[in-house]
Parts: sequence; structure tokens; C-alpha cells
Amino acid sequence: MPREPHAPAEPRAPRADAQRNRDHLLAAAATLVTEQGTQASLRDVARRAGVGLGTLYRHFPTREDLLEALLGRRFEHLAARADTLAATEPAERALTDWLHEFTLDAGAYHGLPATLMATLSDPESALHALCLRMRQAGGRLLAAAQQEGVIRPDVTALDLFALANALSWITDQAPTLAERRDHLFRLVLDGLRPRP
Amino acid sequence: MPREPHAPAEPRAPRADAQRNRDHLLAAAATLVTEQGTQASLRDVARRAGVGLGTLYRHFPTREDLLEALLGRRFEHLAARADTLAATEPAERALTDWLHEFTLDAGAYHGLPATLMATLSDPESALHALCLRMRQAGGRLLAAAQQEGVIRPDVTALDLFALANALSWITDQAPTLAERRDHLFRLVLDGLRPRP
DNA sequence: GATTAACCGGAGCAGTGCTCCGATTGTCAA
DNA sequence: TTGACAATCGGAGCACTGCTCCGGTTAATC
Repeated sequence: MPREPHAPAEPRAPRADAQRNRDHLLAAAATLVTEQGTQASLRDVARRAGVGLGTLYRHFPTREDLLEALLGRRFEHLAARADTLAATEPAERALTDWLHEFTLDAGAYHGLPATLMATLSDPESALHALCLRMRQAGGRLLAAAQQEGVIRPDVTALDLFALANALSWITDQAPTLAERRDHLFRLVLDGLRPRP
Repeated sequence: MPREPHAPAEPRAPRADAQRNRDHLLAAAATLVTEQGTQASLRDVARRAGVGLGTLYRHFPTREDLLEALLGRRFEHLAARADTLAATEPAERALTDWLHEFTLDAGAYHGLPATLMATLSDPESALHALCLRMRQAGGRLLAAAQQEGVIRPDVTALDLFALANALSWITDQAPTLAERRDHLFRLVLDGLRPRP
């Protein structure tokens, strides 16, 4: 198929070496961020990927861009999961199950809860859109639960996002409390129920 | 009074210049930490105090030591306040009021909630003892409230500490949510009440 | 006023994030 | 096949960080 001269310039596919480097960077980032958290040294990531520092910054201008690439699939899946749960579970169960899964994902890497929370104040962050979709997904489940009267009406999707992140943050910050994790989760969730 | 040769060596008072430098360092730290948070550059602190970097590290070997000195009085006061409230208010009121004040103090500096939370896993930290006293003060109020049956019995002082810090962390991390602060506080607190 | 232990300051090291630009290389037309 | 060129690369370099170490200074004491 010949290229169309006046067409809106279909972006040419990236060069093979560029694609290869990008893949190597993502693989290196995945292991290092898993081991050391979201604050892992970018120099180390480049080194492990067998690539110069400039190459890393060209592919991922900010740390958030790199994290976004790392978290993309995981969070896509989580958003889809919200709809699945909404279709197959009672509203309350759907909400609590999804929130539970969200707290697990939000705590996937050390330092991630803080990074996610910070995007609230920074619309420029590459993670902002990702977090927005999470809030919307959670918001739908929340609305359904509120419709049924099992969750207080004065709880917003933002409240939910903040509290879920805060729960992830607790165990992220103090591994000692890992065993209290589910207990704290239940305590906070109980606070969202209407008082009879 | 002549000094006693064999006595357990009463620690000699610090040299005047040392005391002066210490004061300057604390003043500089107070302003810089207020402006920039617990991660303020220690070089800047020393510079502002008109003192060498070595001097800072001699007086405060770790960042936590510096913060401990900065927070000492404030937290002493908070611990005392717990007893005052216990003596003058009904148990539930005493607990919620104190927790509210705690969340304010824990959020006094940007980054402080995270620093406080981290001491749970680090008994060597200079802040560890300070946090322990906070947990004990809160624990006394908690026990009284549980005695009266207004707080669930499966809530521990550690749970309380973690949740209060998490609440402080939310507004610390996302200033946007400052207006939801009291609302979130009430939500979480409601979760601690026994369900009828 | 002399002695000395306590104290001081900052040079120096290893690490960080990020930029910038000369060298290299994949790709596509001739 | 062979250019030519744009896309891509890699790391030197800058400004910053935490922290150590040690020769010089000074306050307190005899």
C-alpha cells in the first residue's frame, strides 16, 4: 500500500533498535522497581538495560512516564475488573472486592501509593489519566452501592481513592503492619456504611 | 561544690559555642523544615545556621535526631494533653479530640507522616521513643473508650496510630484534599465504633 | 597565661536527576 | 548496492544530595 502524501502523516513505526531499547528499559525497570521501589535509580535502570542514560530519558522523559508504562496493563485490567464485578456481584460485594484488589495493586511497588496520590495535584503527570480512570471505575461501583443504600451518600470517589491509597501506604510504609492489613481495611470500610 | 572524683561523672555542661551553634541549627531547621518539609537539605540548614556541615552532623548525627529535637516539645505537650482530656471529657470525646489534634501535629511538616510511620520498623530511630509515647497516650484513651463500649474492642493502639498517620498523610500528599480532611477523619472514626 | 580536650568548618567522595551534543546506525530512495 | 539523512544513541558534565574525615581553632580549666 503506497503511502498517502497528503494524509495526516501516519506516524512511522519506531526504528528497530529504538523498540529493542525500549523493551530492555521496561524489563530492567520492572525488576529494579520491584526490588527497590519507585525511587530506584534511573542510572541503574539504564545500566541494567545496557543502554545510555540519554536513551532512557528519550524514551521516558519523566519517572512517571516510566511508571505509567510499567503499570499500564495492570491498571487496564483492574478497570475492566470493575465492570466484571459490577455485572456478576451484588453492589456491596463488588465494591469491597474491587477496592481490595485496588489496594493490592496500589501497593505493588514500594513508594507507589505516594506516587499515585501525588498525581491528584499534578494533571501533567503521565499517571494522572491512569488514576483518573481508577477513580471513575471505583466511582461507578460506589454509585451502585450508594443506590442500594449500603454506603453512605456523602462518600465521594475521591474519598475512596484517598482512603484506599492510604491503606496501601500503611503497609508500604510499615511492613510490620502487614498482618493488620485486612483488619484495617475492614475498619475503614465499615466507616463508609450508613449508621442505622 | 567541689567535684567528686569517683562519682559517676556528672556530664559537664556543653561549651558555650557548642550550645550557641546548636540553638542556631535548631532555629534554621525549624524554618527550613516548615518551608520545605522533612526532606529539606541538611546543607541548607547548616548554611542558614552559619555553621559548617560537620557541626550539624556532630550535633545531630541523623536527620531523625534533628527532627526529634524539633518535635520534642510539641509532642510532650500532646502527650500531656491526653491526660488532661481523659480527666475532663467523656471517654469518646477525649479520644476523638486527641486524635484530631494528633493528626494536626503529625502533619505539621510536609513528609512528617511518612517519617513517623517509618519509625515503627526502626527502633534505632531517635523518633521511635517519641512515637511510642504517642501510641501509649492514645492507647490509654482508646482503652477507656473501649471500656465504655463506644469503640470496637478489636482496635489496637497500633491501628489507631497507623490510621491517624494515614489521615495526616492524605492531606500532606494531596493538598487538594485538605477540605475533605475533617470529613475523612469522621468516616474513619465511624469505622471504629461498634456496629449495633 | 599555658594546656588540652572539645569543638569547628569545609574539602572530598560517592551517589542522584537531568541536559546536551558529537558519534553512530537503521531505513528508504535512487 | 549504495548512498544520504534523520532518527537514535551514549555518556560527559553540571548541580545537587548525604555523609565522613581531619587539620586548625577556641573555650574552659589549672
